[in-house]
Amino acid sequence: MSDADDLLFKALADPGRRKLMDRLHAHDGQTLGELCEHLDMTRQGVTQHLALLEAANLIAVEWRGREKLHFLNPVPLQEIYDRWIAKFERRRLKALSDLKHRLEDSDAPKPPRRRPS
Amino acid sequence: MSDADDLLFKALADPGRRKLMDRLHAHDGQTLGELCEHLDMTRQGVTQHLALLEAANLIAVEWRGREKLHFLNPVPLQEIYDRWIAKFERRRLKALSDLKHRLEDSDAPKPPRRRPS
DNA sequence: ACAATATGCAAGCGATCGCTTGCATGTCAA
DNA sequence: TTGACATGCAAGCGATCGCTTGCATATTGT
Repeated sequence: MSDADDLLFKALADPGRRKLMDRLHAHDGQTLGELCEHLDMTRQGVTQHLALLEAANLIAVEWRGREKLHFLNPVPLQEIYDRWIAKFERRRLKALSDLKHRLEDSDAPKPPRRRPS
Repeated sequence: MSDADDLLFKALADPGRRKLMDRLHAHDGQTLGELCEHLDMTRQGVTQHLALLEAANLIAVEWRGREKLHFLNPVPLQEIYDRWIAKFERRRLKALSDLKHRLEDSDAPKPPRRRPS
């Protein structure tokens, strides 16, 4: 559980990897070479990013001859939603109104800690 | 956009920080000291984790005297859903069936690359 | 007033990360 | 069969991360 979550969030933590996800979303099934174009990085860099995405099960790979095709797998994203977003969603409106009330009741919003005087 | 996404995903990338989110979900509004209990880490470690969560706008802070209270803010999680999960969700069933068809059509599932012979 | 409490700030350090470079291996096309 | 192409593997390196230790500052209670 927490292990799969770790691979997932780690995989999504890098902007380059999120960009790869975006490019696959725009055009699924691209080869490594295609993914490297218009991407300011060595092929090896892209390969290593793709390996992490693959380890997180976010992309599936299919070999066609010497070419490696990459396909998005949205299932783990759905699991993130179930475990992390739906769980916190219920509190959303309530938490917001609670916070509002708390801030109204306290005399100062108090972001800075040190005493002003 | 991509900047806020970066803070968000980076903040969620660490299991300790996700654990803190969980503990706040179980009991919102805890002080730093309370969050440190039952957590195998120095207070400073927890402080630094909380700072990242705060920078990602995932928790809000309210000072009550010398105590720092921490409250969950689920809004950024909702934004992750909108930008990253709903976007990919539409393809989910279609992508799965497509992958299934592709795998059925190819003679071998072919995870290993090197020629077997 | 003063001691205990709750927290902040900053430097240091090993571990991991992101990326590159160099070379090896498998596949296609003439 | 041979050269071009698409990709893999591994070592290295600076940057960032996660965490600790030591000391400073603000608040509470007696």
